[in-house]
Amino acid sequence: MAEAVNIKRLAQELNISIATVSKALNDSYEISLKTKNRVWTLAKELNYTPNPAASNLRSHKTKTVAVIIPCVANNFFSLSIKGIEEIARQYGYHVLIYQTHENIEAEVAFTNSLLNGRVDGILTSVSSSEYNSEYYTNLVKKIPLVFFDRVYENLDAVKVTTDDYEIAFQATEHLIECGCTKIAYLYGLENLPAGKARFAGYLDALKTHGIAAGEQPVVKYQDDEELNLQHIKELLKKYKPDGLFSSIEEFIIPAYCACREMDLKIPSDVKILSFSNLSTAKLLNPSLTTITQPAFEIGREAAKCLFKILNNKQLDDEQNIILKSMLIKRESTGC
Amino acid sequence: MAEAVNIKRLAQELNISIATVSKALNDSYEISLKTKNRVWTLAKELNYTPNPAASNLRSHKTKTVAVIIPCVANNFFSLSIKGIEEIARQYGYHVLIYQTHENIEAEVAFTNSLLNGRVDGILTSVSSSEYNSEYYTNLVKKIPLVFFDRVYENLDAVKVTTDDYEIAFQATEHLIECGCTKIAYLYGLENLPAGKARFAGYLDALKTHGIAAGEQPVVKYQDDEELNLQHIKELLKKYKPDGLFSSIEEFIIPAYCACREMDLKIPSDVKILSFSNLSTAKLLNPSLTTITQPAFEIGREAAKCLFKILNNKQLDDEQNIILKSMLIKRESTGC
DNA sequence: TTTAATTACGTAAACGTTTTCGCCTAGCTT
DNA sequence: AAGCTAGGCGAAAACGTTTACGTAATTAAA
Repeated sequence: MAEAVNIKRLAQELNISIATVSKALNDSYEISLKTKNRVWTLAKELNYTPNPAASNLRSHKTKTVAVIIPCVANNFFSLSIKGIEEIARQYGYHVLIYQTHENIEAEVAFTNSLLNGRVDGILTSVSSSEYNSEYYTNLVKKIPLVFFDRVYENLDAVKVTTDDYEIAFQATEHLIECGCTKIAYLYGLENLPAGKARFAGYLDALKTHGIAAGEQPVVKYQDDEELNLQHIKELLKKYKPDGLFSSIEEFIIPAYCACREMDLKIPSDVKILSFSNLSTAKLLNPSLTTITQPAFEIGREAAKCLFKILNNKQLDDEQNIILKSMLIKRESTGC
Repeated sequence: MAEAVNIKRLAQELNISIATVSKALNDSYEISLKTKNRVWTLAKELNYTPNPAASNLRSHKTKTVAVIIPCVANNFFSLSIKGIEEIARQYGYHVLIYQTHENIEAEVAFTNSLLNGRVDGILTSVSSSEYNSEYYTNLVKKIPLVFFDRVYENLDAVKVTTDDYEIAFQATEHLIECGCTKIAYLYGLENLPAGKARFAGYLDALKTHGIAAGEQPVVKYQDDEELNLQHIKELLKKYKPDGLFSSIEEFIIPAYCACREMDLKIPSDVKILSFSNLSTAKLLNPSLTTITQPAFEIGREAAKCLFKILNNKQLDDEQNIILKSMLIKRESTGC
């Protein structure tokens, strides 16, 4: 590393004070255009960039936000991050990434480690393992926070979500219209509002169409591919459903495999649809009907909200932004 | 935010100097165990965490690394990040993410913005748009840098890559063994060593098996789905290949669509294989033979290397770590 | 002409750590 | 008894900024 080029060095070479340099660099009204230009050109010439640590320390701004999510290697979240990062670039912010792996203790630990001024704000999609709103009730008082997709409700924080209930209702109706009378539910995110809303939409659609509101065949998600496969196979054997509503992408592979292993044809024997951001849904065998959330847009919206808050701009109106998902009909529901 | 709890506050409450507190917190040998314990318990009690900006400013260490990649929303890169983040957690490092979108100017801009002490080191998989090694030749002198997958060669930096040549050779042989005699190549990453190695492995396999070393039918990747589809269709029409070797995942969808639109059956009319980290490869119609890179492991290895460097540990031996990819044979190559 | 306001810049403190150096005390060694 | 050593701690400088405040020169208002 060459000898450090800092504000002091610029000041010396230009024979002005470091205060003037600092103000010039920040385009302060106190400084004449002439001086600013001298500073700017020398700064460019020497390749000066301000030391972020010093700047943060003094100004209490970091131009950095954290994204806390369950896992990066997931179509929904990687698209969300893409959106977040894109907006962050526009606003000149840096983006830190933390994965909780659905572990609430990790989630809390990460979050706490950010409260000492490491970041200006947090974007989070919370872990599904537990719903402990006490922690977040306190947290939102300490740091600007925006929830996306997986949210805590009744908090003084911005939330960006999708129309889970409505789209699940609509998707269930689609299955019914395609002739399903016994639709099993593959249940994910059961502790979270999103998961509950999806399930509620499914149940209400059944009820609306006069389908047994009694015991619904349900498989709850486990963090174990093999186990999910087993459970789906058991469900198929026991209840012989003619439709599968998968509420999370993680059920797709075990569901398809289960049907294949049990020699059930999709869609003639069983129709399937799933929440999913899989880009290859249309290439699956058979192509998969999906409920596709606007993951990229969710990331963008959440980031925009956070940056508005950080720049003290009034949020237009709502604390809750609800984006629309799309039901994309393909062969797996066969109509 | 409650009144700040900092080192000064701890010092006051314990009636000792801030120097002692700082040393105690850092477990310095200068401080007696008794004092350390007093400091530690109070720190825990008051929920003290050191201010990172102050610490960075003084110590010139940030416990932060940057990951610079083309795009997060890609199976390979999101898995890599997952691996990086996991190792970072173990070492107590924070992870910043930057997307270049294959734009070399953005890549340079991001990288330059990190040289002022924002991070301790960089992990990067470079843009494919250009191969300008001058910049990186200088860069590696300025900051600890580890390349993964998409690397610049002949630099004094650690590189984590895969056996692109060998696996491409092997995959091409597989196509030949399955009966292909005219194998077209869908060419990605042509400016990078990885892309060239894959192509070379393909060519050499053809040569080894006595297949025309002349003009090979090739489609070069464009950042435009529609265009790639067009080009593949033209290629299929013009050259009537019986095999497609796709060197990057991005060609899968257009390749499958092209065959479908032209009524070519996979694998009877055309056999296909592709480099890919797609988890649903086995569910495609037909299931796709893939060359799967150990993306997660690559991320882990790259991160481990960087942290070893940052902790001044001698790297075991090699500057080049080469991991093995897997050829996973499925229906799309039909044998 | 005097006073007030404005413009343009400088001084110095502050942000919260880490780290060098030096001091003091106890316990040893001669 | 004098001199050493080592252990335990504190004073103060430093890291590179930002910013409150002060000041001098110029301009506008009275």
